[in-house]
Amino acid sequence: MGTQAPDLTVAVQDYLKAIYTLESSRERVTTSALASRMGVSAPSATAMTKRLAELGLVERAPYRGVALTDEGRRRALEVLRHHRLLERYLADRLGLALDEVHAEAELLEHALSEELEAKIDAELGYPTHDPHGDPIPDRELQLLHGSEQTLIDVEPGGRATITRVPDGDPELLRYLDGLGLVPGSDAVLVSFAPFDGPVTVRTDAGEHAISRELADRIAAT
Amino acid sequence: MGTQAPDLTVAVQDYLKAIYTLESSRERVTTSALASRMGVSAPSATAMTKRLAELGLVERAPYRGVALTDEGRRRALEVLRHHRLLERYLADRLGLALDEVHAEAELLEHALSEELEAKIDAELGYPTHDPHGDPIPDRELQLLHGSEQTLIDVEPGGRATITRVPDGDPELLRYLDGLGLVPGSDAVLVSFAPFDGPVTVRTDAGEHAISRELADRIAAT
DNA sequence: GTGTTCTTTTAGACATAGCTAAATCCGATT
DNA sequence: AATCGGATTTAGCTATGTCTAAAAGAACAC
Repeated sequence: MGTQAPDLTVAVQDYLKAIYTLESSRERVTTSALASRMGVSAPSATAMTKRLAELGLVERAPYRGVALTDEGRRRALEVLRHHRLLERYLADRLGLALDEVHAEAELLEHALSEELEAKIDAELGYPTHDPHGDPIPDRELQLLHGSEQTLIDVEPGGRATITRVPDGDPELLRYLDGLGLVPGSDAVLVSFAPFDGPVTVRTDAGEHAISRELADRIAAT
Repeated sequence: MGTQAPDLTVAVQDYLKAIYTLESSRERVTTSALASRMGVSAPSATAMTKRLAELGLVERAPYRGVALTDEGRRRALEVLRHHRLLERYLADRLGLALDEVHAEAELLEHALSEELEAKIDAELGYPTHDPHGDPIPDRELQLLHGSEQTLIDVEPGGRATITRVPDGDPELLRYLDGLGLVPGSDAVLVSFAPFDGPVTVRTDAGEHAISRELADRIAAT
């Protein structure tokens, strides 16, 4: 058997998660991007990337940013699995609102044992997506991610079902909830205003215009 | 309004809980007792008691140990409430066994927000006791503790219902579970062996002898 | 009352993770 | 190719919480 993987500190786990999500959005993971995402100073981020590199969790080139190693990606997915499973649980079993689950899961994710995680997973019936529509890595940390289209890919007049909204910004989530733009709800794409103008959608909550940038952050089928 | 109470670190909260339980068992809270309970060296405990005294959470007399202040007791009860509510939740809603809930709750208790605590409390119907039979402080941190009798207070031949067993030792809890000695179950006190010998009890699981010391740690009505 | 033993505290160190100020590097502009 | 500005790193410091080794205090035995 291989060497037992040591427990990672909470900070290390948080950085891994941040690097993973930055990589997912195809951004270069620079010191400043990481520092800004983590809400720390640039020197703090530099110091941490060195630690991560020593731990074999990232490849690091000075002045060039970092990239997750396979091991780093695995550990990041473990954290992500904890986070998203907890979000699902908090929404389904304790009735937390879409804008509340992220912060609570953030607090709890580092305190979740593997045993309890398994119990929760089973209790929920092995869910595949969190309440925002993000995929939950399965027990083997496999993540099903097909190519997604967003609201701006829907042709005018077309109908779509919302599959994913941005997580993490409670205010935005409350706004989207008011507009009827939540995972599972249907929306008709009424029109695109010219000159990169806003996108008008109709939902159960009526007709509303949102910016193209926001529309592109909302996935739909 | 008074000054906002600052958040306490996890370590501070753990020490407060340890001091509270030591005080509850009417032991003097000496440096060595605290160090042993926390699993740290004596100098570490000394250092922490100084910090607690600075924070106004304990009264400290060098070489004399510590005693909780009112504020310290309040904060300790907050932690205890988190812990015991979580134990109740884990047992009732996720089916964790009596010997498993303590360790899991220990992990989660510091990551529980007040909002989530309130939701869990309501979901459970405002429970008054944790699965081991220990009382859960209510929202005002009031704790109902009447004078308790234990198995050694039951007269020979008498019947009693178990109300509380020791928490925290999984092995002991599995043993007691095998003997049918869990909160809620009935027991008949068969006999006390002479010369401070063992106590024999009969439960659904049959007739078993346990030491007087253990019998005295099991509360019953 | 004195001494020995046990407990407690002091002293000094380490690891983690953050900060500011200053130095240095990279890349874009000229 | 030189320079300038922004990004990055180095240097040095702080706080928390742990440790071991050594000193100091308390308490008990005689």
